[in-house]
Amino acid sequence: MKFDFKKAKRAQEILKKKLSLKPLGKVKLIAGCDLTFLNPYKTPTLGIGAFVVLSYPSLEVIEYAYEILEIKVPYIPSFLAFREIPLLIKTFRKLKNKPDIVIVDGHGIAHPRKLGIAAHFGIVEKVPTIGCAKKPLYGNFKEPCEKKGCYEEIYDPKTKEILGYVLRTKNNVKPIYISPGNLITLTDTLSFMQTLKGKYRIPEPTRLAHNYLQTLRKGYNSQ
DNA sequence: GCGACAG
DNA sequence: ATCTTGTCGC
Repeated sequence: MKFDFKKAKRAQEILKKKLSLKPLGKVKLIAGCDLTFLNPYKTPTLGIGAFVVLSYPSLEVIEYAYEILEIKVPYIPSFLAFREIPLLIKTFRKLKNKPDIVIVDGHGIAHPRKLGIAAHFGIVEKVPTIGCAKKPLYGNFKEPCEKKGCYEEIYDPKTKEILGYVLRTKNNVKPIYISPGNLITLTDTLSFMQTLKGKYRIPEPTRLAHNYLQTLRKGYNSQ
């Protein structure tokens, strides 16, 4: 089945109208999520998604959840949400502890139509989100200095507005790209990410969700 | 037309 | 994203 670019683009433009970049409230629970395939060889379309809920700011694990779903939509840059969101939502709705904010793999408003997967997910689930990507997708920026904590703004090449930040989370290691998803301001996005005391490049909630998936996948493939 | 292009 | 161990460098 082919991907309908026109419909997808239209859906993004309609959803974008519901985007709300307002100040973030108090956060007690934070969640990270991730998604991969169960077995790329045997069942190349079976995706597995995971969420990890942590206390904030202590970052102790409160809950793990996972779900499995058939994924048929291909990966197309700037349309990632259509591929990954059904599984993310299915998994998110299993959570007993609803987080006050979710960190999503991918961009928020740092996207050609200001509706990256983090913004898309935040609108659909009515939850504050931050997009955290490992690679740039859209926008201009300068390379931040090599020290942990250094950052630079990501600018929209057309409107010149700030869309997010390139943040160095570890000395001499590639930076990450963060931008507001929904129900959070641009500056809250930066300050919140700066409060996540992390030892690694990837923020702890995302890293734990990723590790959890690897464990689940090995379990399924070895029995 | 060409290159770039989250996961 | 995924196939994959050790290895080089800070």
